[in-house]
Amino acid sequence: MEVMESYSIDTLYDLSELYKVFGDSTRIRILAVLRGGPLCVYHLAEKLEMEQSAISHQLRILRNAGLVRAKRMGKTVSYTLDDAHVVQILDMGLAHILHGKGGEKDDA
Amino acid sequence: MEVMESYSIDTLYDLSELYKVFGDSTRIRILAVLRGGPLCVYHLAEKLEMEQSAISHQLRILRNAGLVRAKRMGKTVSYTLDDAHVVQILDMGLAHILHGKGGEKDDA
DNA sequence: TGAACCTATGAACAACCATTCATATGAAAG
DNA sequence: CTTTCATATGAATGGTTGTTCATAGGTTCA
Repeated sequence: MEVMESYSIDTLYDLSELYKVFGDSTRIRILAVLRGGPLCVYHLAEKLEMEQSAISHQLRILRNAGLVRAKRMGKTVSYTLDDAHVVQILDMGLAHILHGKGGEKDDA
Repeated sequence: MEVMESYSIDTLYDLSELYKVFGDSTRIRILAVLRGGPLCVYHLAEKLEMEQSAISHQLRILRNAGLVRAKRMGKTVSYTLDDAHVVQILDMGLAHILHGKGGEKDDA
């Protein structure tokens, strides 16, 4: 602390860890799909056209980050967005991308 | 599209790229410091106790993402947060971390 | 012009990560 | 119990990325 204005260095580390989870297109696509309602692993893999194993691995990361929740439904496991924050974070980023800003490539 | 509810796969890719930029503790700390006002590279490196080169490399990434803006001030280069969205995104993530949620480690 | 200072950049290296493949765990049906 | 379907997990691997080191670019002052 002392380094940051109002937040501890640990908090900022946690923050970067959170965004790291959002920083993968597969995971973002999973979240986007789940935004439309709960879905099981099989259907997620189907929609994203990826292997079930890859989806499962990413779902575990999303679970550990507290962004999605798993629930057994017989043979299948249904996944849901964990809370409203997830949607808010997604929308905030989308606002940044879709609206106004978009062409400030300083590029090396 | 067809895969996503309301957003194209390209948009979601861009979204993950945006969050990837936030997904590094050094960059998050830079943004947090800049939130307190403009600062030059030298002072950033000083505050974060990191080498100037490392900071410069990260600043370039932040610049290319449109999150910060550079401005020459004589010998030094002053950096500023580019727009309000950056602060909003930071706060949204902080809300997720600091408030309610915090202990949902499913862990392997 | 030359020295001193500040910043940017390229190359190299180590650490991290997403995917694949193979396989294990768990549930349901026969 | 055995088979089949659905999901999870471990190991291996190719690709990505953050940091360091060395150095180039640019600015000010003498």
